[in-house]
Amino acid sequence: MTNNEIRSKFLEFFESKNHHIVPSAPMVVKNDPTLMFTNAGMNQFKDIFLGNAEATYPRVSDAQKCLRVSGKHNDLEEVGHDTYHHTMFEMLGNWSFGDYFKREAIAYAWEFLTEVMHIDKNNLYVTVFGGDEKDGLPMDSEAYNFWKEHVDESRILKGSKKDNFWEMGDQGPCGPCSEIHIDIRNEADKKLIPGSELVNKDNPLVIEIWNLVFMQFNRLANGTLEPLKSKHIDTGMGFERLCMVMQGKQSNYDTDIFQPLIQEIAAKAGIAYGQREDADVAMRVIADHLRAVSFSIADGQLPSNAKAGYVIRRILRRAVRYGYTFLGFKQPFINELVDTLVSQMGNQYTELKKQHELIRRIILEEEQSFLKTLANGISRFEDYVGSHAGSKTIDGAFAFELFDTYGFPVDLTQLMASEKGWNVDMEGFQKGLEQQKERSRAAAQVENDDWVELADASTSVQQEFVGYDTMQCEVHITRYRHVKVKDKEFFQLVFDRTPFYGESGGQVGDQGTLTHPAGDVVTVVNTKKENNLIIHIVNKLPEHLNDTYNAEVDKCRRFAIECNHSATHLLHKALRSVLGEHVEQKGSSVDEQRLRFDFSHFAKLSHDEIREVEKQVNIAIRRALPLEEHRAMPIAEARNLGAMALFGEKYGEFVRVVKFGDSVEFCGGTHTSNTGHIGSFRIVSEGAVAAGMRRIEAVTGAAAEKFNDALQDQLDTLREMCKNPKDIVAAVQRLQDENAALRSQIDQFQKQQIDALRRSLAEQLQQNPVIVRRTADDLGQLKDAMLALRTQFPDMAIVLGSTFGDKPSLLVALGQNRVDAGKNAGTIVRTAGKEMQGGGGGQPGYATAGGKNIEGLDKAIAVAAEMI
RNA sequence: GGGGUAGUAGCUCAUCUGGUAGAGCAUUUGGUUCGCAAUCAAAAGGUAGUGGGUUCGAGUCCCAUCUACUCCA
Repeated sequence: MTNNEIRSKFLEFFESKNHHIVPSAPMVVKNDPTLMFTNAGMNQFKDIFLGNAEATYPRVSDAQKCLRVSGKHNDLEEVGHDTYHHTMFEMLGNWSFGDYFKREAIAYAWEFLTEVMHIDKNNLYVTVFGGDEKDGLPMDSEAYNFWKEHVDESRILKGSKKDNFWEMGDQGPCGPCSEIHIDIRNEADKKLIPGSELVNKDNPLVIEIWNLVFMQFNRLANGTLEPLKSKHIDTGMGFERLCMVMQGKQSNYDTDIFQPLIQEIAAKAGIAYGQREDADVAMRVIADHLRAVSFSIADGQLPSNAKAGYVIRRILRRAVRYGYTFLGFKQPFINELVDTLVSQMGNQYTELKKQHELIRRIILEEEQSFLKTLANGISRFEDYVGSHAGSKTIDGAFAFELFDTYGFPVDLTQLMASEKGWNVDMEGFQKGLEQQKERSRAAAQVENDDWVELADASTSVQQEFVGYDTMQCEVHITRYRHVKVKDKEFFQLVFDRTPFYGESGGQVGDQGTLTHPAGDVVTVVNTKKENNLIIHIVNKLPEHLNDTYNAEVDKCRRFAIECNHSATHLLHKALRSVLGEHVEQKGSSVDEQRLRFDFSHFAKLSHDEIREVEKQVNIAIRRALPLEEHRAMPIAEARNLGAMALFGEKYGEFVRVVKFGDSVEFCGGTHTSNTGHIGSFRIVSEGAVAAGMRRIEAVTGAAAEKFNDALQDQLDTLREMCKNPKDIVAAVQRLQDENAALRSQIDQFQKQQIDALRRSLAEQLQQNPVIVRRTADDLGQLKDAMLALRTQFPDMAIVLGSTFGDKPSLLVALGQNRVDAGKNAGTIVRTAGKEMQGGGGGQPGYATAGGKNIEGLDKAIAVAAEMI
């Protein structure tokens, strides 16, 4: 059975059990400060478990793309070295939100594995929670009893809290879980040791394939558990593992998910897979990481130097490093594997297919830049080894500097050192790394106090956003908390309903005020979103927490933001019409001052293209198109309307559609009611952000006017300065030409003058090798002349004093013979400089000094003359 | 968010502790002829990221700021 068939069978099975099949959420998470990437199937339902949102369907199933590279589940360094760790993987899951519970969850899982997948029951083991004294929890006998209906009791094992009690975090929903394990060893090994003894013992051939979580408790901040009002089922089955089992393999990497990639890598490297352990590890690493990176880029997360983008960069670099070290790839090669990946998974995940070329180009650019980093590091390494010959040990501080500052992986440093018979002081390296970590931790300390729930506030679980229709309304505070970040302190408030838009989808959060009937006013400085919860940030806690407040958004600011956001939609449409349909939004940022729009396109926009885009946007503005808004349109219907959706955005069953004429987009942001309000649109800059990606910044309305006015004012000023010529461009050109001509004349004149001086000095030197004189020349200009004379007259000594530019200056030039005799121009000017309250220096043969006191110049000349 | 490194000619980089801003490639011109990265000679090319400060003097030291790279969170 192919992997695509297995995935389909799973979804079909749960569809037949009345589950609603939903698409995979993006792998890159937005609006959740605790999570950068989707690391489990349940992520997209987190709000439902937390009670912040209500479930649209009681039964749901999906195949979810996941990435485990940071935080609690960090598998990155394991990947490749064994047969079953991955960064990116797919999680098959089914959920019940307050609907069925343990009995059905267990029955469905068993039926799917044994009757649809036809897995031999004799290879399966199940575990149930064995109880925990500290939490005062008994064994999960409910689950045990339901399993007894399907499985022999000898195959039901009791597990510890570590293996069989699932918690989302320190607080929140949690519950016991039941795992299904499979034994895929050969018959001889099975006879030797029974599989039941190897469950949860890290044996790569006796592995967990499905985890059924029974969410029935809520863990409070003080650590105690309370029962949940409605109980949920959350299951997750590793897709790659299931494929391994179904295809009779003993490694995930031997399935048809990975083999096409691995075979291609092997062919490129000229090393067969399975020949050499280190090469095999490298091929697995590359195949795995290619998937992770490609899917991230498709979800809109590019490699970069911070946060999620940095994680992606690190994954890609790890792949390059393994290819470089163990497979001999010294040139970019990973980008060439994208074709295979897309042909394999592009049908299930269309975002890959659509952005095929962009993914390839970005990976190529990233590979090139890392190979450059490596080359730089290697040359620094060679320099170090060359200048520390004989020590045979690479200093830990240097190894850390290579890593920390130049991004050179320490394992490569070790490898290169051992090739030369050197070793690396790893203790010193680790010390440096620890200090670095400590610094960062100290700087990033955020202290979140517990949420304080206000009991008599509205009981509605779901917070209502009323900001599409109104900028003010009466609100109750439902909860608040105190937050401390470094030296800043503030409070976060949540209301029962709010007109404030929380920062998301590139649109900044609203600002405004909370007014108490008695007159107290609290300023809302920003509004953010955590998952779907809108959080208002205030510097001081309102005094009357249980009273009704009048919440009011800063209307002028919001108006400017809305104009910019609507203009962004018009810009998107115009770009597609001018440049082509390959233009896809890759990011946007909208605030009250300007808008920024990133999109896929492979060439610099010409001047004419920019003008054409501006023109089309301005036409749409002048047509005064009214906003057509659909708050909750079924997603299929929205697609039929031709609405542009963003890859990497999470969409529910119903979406909000924003339409201005031909521009139709999925969008949760706030917009102006008519494009006419935008007034005018002006592109301020256009440039590249990454391979295949451009960025446009633009302004609208009053800001656009201001921009145009500034240009006009500048031009007017120029005209005036040029005495209002007919053609200002020609006039400036004339000025430039004239200036260049004059400048070269002056240069020549100066050269001639200096040359004349040099010649006259040369003549005098013929007579007398010593010249002492006071002049009014700029001594700085005489440098070349003096150096020329020095070579011509080895016996000469020249002392010049000048009052050029209101300040005294002194010059001493000595021929080589005098220098050899122990004279030093530097010392002379320094000594003589004191006479005019100054100092100086230079080289033995030529030095200058400056001072403050013109009266002392003659004395200084005399002192210098004395010393030559 | 925090730390480190860097920013010099069109490109790649030198300029050791403050004291004459330079090389290679590319460009232009001229010579030579060995056609497909030929060679010789010469010329041109610079606000040393930007803005302050210290100093007689700053590419070099200090502060701020921008950009890129990089590590950590």
